[in-house]
Amino acid sequence: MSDPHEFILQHISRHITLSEQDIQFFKSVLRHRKLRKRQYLLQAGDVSLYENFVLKGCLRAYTVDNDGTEHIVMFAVEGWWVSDLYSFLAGTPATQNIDALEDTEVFSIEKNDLEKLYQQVPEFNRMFRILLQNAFVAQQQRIIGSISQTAEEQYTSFSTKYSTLEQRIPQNQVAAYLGVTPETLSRIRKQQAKK
Amino acid sequence: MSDPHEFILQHISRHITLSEQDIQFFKSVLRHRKLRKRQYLLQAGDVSLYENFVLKGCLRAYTVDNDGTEHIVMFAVEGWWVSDLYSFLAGTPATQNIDALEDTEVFSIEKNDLEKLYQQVPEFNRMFRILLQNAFVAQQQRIIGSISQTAEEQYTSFSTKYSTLEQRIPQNQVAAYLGVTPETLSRIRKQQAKK
DNA sequence: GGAAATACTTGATCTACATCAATCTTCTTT
DNA sequence: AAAGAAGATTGATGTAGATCAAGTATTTCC
Repeated sequence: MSDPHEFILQHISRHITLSEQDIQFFKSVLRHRKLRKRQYLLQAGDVSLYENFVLKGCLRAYTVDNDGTEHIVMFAVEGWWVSDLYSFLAGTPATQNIDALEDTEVFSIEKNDLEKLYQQVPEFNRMFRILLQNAFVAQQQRIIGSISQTAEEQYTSFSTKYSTLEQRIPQNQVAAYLGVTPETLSRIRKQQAKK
Repeated sequence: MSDPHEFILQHISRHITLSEQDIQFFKSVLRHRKLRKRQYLLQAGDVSLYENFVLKGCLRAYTVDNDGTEHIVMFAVEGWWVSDLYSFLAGTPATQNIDALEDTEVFSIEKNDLEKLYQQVPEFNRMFRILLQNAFVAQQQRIIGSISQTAEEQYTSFSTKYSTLEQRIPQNQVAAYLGVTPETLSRIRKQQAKK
């Protein structure tokens, strides 16, 4: 079985080139963790101490409102980074939960180590700048959809954009991502099946 | 009247420290522009060629849907950066419009120049990484609000978070940001006034 | 492999917000 | 300062999607 470091290094090499020394340092700050399905990576109330890279599996970041309804902030599959960024940056208790929708493996980097990494290998600033630009654009599109489209239109966009993800996750999780009830999503799908 | 460069340099100095040489180079890529109220900085269909820093005034970035309804992606006041980032990065026609809600002054940086800046002064990667982190967090909060809160709750959050901005802009622009009609926002405000 | 939990569907009803339309108010511009 | 444009309010009515409820299908896991 292949070294999980290979996967993350390959991902990183899409954006930046590291020396052998940089690679060693980078590897040294990675902590490999395995999560069972339904296991928490982060619970609201705890401080988000790590930035996490998904090696395998699928996570969801979500909030829970006063009625106990869950609202999904993002999904994270292989190759994605995830944390409660506000909590991570500010050191305040997380408002988001992160848990596993499948058995999942991640690499976690502690905040101090990430800071060191930025200092010792400034290229990482560039990489995360680029990743954040992409995430920013994706979020903007989600915002526009959510303020300007019907539930059906949003679902169609989601389905098209994230078709492989949709195969992996329960339908009620898609509903919690779109901001509609599972009942509504079920009816939308029934409608569409007719066509 | 003071040099507008002072304002942007001061902003930047919150995040990174530049040598005199870096400052000279940075200044050399800035193009100072003035916009009258209602004037476009970018029109949908054109390519977003610049990343823009607001020196003075207020801009809005928005999309227009098939019915002709405007949906505001973001406001940008003094100290904010704005562009249609997707168009800017990909070189594709913009889907967003950007125009001035007040007489406004910006500094614009061309894409090539920004790339050069990243190369010659790598610190800028760090700065924009940090700015993007903050923007990412703010957008996440907006998304959560928009999928989990009522219009009234969203308005209350907006009002609290952006009270000074709210003083400057027409109420129908707030409505277009929240994703409700001007009528609904007017009624929400009437409700709240009763309390 | 079977019980229990979880997920999905369908129907009946309710409600937050949209739409349409008319009037009133406040800004802009000459 | 006056005319016109843009913005805000208010009322009557319509509708997308929520809620409540009861059932069916599908996983999960001892």
